[in-house]
Amino acid sequence: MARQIKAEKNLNSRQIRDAEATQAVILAAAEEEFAKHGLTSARTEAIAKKTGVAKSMIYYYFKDKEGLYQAVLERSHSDLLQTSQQLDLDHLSPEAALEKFLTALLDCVSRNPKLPLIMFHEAVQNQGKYYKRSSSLSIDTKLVKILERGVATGVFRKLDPFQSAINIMGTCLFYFVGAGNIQQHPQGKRLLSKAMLEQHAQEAIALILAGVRNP
Amino acid sequence: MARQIKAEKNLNSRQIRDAEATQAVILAAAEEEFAKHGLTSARTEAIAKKTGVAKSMIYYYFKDKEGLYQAVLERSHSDLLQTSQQLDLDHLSPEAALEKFLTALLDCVSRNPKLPLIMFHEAVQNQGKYYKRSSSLSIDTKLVKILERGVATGVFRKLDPFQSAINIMGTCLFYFVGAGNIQQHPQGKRLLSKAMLEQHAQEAIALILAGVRNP
DNA sequence: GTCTATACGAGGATAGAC
DNA sequence: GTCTATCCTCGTATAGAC
Repeated sequence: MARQIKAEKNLNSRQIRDAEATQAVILAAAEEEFAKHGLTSARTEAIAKKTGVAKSMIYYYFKDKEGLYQAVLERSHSDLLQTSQQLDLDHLSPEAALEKFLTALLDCVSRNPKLPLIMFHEAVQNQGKYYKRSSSLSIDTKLVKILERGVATGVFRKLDPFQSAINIMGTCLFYFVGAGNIQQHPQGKRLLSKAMLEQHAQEAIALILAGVRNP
Repeated sequence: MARQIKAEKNLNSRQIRDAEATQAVILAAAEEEFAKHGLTSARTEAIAKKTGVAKSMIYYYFKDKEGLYQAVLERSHSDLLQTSQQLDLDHLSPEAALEKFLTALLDCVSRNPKLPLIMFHEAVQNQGKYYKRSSSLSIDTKLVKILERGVATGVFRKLDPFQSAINIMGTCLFYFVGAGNIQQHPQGKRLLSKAMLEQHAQEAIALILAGVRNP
């Protein structure tokens, strides 16, 4: 955005200088590209083209494609990581904790719908080797703990906490995989519109809470 | 396999001639590669290396990488497609239909755990454009129909059938994404072992059935 | 049918002018 | 800081011998 303004103020000189703006633009475009293609089949040329800046700027700021990828990973996970760390759930009932956890998770991914896709590619293609102290792992164990507590207390069914944690994550995140594919709701609403995202959050939470509760 | 036998019978001649066997070997290796990387970042060289046959055989039998990809798509979806067509669910109660549907789906993907990964890549990377009369679409609408019936009858909660169908698919399929990544169960069991796959099917079905039921 | 060798294009990365 | 031009590796695809 800052870049845009400078560009207008300075129309006859194509070489705008704004390090932060340039990096931001590159990161945004890279996030899109990596979300769609993952590290290996993402194209630096495609990223450069989307930004309008020269391809060499990528190497200037991020060293190489891998460096850019790591920057994108960090940036796109930081929100989720921070949010999950701020959640303190131990003083809540298992059911309340689970709902709070899911709300926070769905909130994060609704704000950044590309995140699940990035996670997916990273998991499948690279076996998560670019997650050092993986944010998604730490979030997963948080969920397992909630489920364990609920089963022990008897408010949740006798379910396997480990398996169920994976399945619950799937319920929340799979939607975003389909989003690029399905595009159109029968009624013609986009899957990533604000209304649909909110509905997804509601539906997912309802399905999961009903699914784990002890009848 | 047939290839292996011939190879042993004929050790001094490297040039074994068995069209079917060669194609089968290539298809198997390609399925693995495409599951991990999708069309774009799959490498024909990697596929050839895994098979032991010359890279040019891929082009001889499948014309090009895209041709091979389509062959893999068709082959790996045929089981699911056939299974889903053979299901006739209209005479069953919504709950029984849903259980039967889920059992069949989980059975298919447990037999071929690479299928969800292939679907995923195809959806994200290519927006499903290689699905002509998409098998996964037809299966999805089947699920929507079941849910609609259940809601109408009142045996299911008031849920959105479209949204819930996606979430249910996520519950079943996301597991296979994690499988490559998580590798190890806390107790040291592999996620794709027969026992774990069966447990996953049970857990997923239980979660979903409890999740949709009207209390 | 199968192999080896190679042509050719795409894409990652760098050099150097401005 | 930004751009253009270029290098060079890697990967798809083909040619041609066996």
